[in-house]
Amino acid sequence: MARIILYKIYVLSSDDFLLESVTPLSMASDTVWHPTSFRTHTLDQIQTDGESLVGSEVTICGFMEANRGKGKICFMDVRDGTGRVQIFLKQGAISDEELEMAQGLSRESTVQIVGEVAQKRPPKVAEGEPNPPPTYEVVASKFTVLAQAATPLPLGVTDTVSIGLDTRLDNRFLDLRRAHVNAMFTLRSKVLQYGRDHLITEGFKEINSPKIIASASEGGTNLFPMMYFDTPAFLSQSPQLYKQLTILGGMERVFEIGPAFRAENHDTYRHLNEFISFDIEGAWMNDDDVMCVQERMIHHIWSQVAEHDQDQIEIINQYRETQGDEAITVDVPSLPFPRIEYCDAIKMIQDAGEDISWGDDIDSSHCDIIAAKYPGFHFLPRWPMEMKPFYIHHIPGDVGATGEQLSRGFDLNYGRDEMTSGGQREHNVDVLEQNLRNKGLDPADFAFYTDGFRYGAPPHAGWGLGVARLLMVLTGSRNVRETVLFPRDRSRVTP
RNA sequence: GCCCGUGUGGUGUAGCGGUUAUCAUGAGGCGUUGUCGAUGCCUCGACCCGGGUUCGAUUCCCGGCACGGGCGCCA
Repeated sequence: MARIILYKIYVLSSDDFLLESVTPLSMASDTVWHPTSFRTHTLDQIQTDGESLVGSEVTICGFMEANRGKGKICFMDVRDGTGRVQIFLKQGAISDEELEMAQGLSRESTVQIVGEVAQKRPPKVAEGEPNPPPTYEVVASKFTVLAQAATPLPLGVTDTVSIGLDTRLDNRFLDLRRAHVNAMFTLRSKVLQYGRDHLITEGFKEINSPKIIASASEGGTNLFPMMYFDTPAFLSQSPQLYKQLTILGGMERVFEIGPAFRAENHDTYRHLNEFISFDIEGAWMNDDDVMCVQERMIHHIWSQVAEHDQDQIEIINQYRETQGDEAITVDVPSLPFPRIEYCDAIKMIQDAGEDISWGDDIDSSHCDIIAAKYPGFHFLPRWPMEMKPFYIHHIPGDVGATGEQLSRGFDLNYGRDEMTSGGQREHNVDVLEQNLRNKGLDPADFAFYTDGFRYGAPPHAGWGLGVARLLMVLTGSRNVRETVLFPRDRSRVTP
């Protein structure tokens, strides 16, 4: 029989904020959690400031993770986005009706509790073991169900049974409540923050380029077509052109964190059809210069995570332990990253007995050979010009072992996986047009691009880095879908 | 797009030409209880879809769909 919720939500009046007991705020991680209309404290504040809060009344909110006990008492584990607290409900302190509702409430329902902070009785420990540090709980005087969760849950938030990725993605809203998944996306936010912070310290300015474009910048990748009113258009596959236009416009150094859309029929652990790219472009720089920017940025991100976010890594490791997976560690890479020029990479692969020759692409199995010697981040600079797009710069006469023209394009790999491609761009319009002709393309078709270079262009360079792939490395994820909230692949457009 | 594999309670699994279809987690009920992976007892819940072979198919075969792995493709 459906239970009818009779309780009204207890909304705090403005006077409540004036109470002395409400004022202490946790400053953990420099975040200021102001009271809201629904709660006076976060659950992390109850634990962190527990000692000073003992005896004072608080109002808290959260998801009910578990409830224990029938009859006269009930214990309830409540979780919010900051932490976890046990609620103690006992006969007499609250109404029998509230107690009964608490005992019968389904997991993951949202609740609001008014109560007094108290030190929790320590759990039983084995003989000789020291008592754990004191923790705090809330003894409820008022209990409200905000929204009841239906049963059964499509996936258990706290269950230890493993869950298939497809089930998880179909129910991402619940999957995200799992501690290690939440930690993953907390880390993603941090990675973006630290990367952004670093680029700003090097003089880069954040830009936003259009994602609806009239034509493809070049052949190669497939575009998603769309209608822009009555005009055919496409979703942008890269901010490449627009980054360059801002450099031509004298912005000196720019970066963008934005989506890229690729209509490729790939279906692998590391490919998505929509992904977030970390892109930079800088004037008066060549490929070496922007590789240095990149390794400094990655070094900064890793250092900051190692210093500030071990708690999130620990949450992920707790989960990995239940799955029999090795713990991950944040190993700050040393600088500079190894540079393995294309010519040397080909030689290394040949020495391993593979049939490959100059001018061939380096595919996944070849990357395994390189990764065996360079397991971490490593750059692969100086690709043959014929393998790189027309806009990549080359220095005439800069040739490889077989006398073929090299380019100033590079990749960044981690192990076998490509993270980045970038390079110095061609800034001389005559060379650009010759490059197009060399690739059998008609310069007239690329006037929208080349015209920007006719009025003085600084030498410049840049790269694009897949955020999700970086997250895979940081968090030990084996599938890029783990690191993207709502991934878009060949067979998934929902949710 | 190609090759290989897998589809069993809500979730994750074991298994079999005839079973009362295994285990864990979960859900429901009763009891005990300052519990904390709560606990004791009881109960509930499943063989992807279509066709074929067979006395009999969840099991074998074919097709479909879905998913997973590998590859290709990939600024």
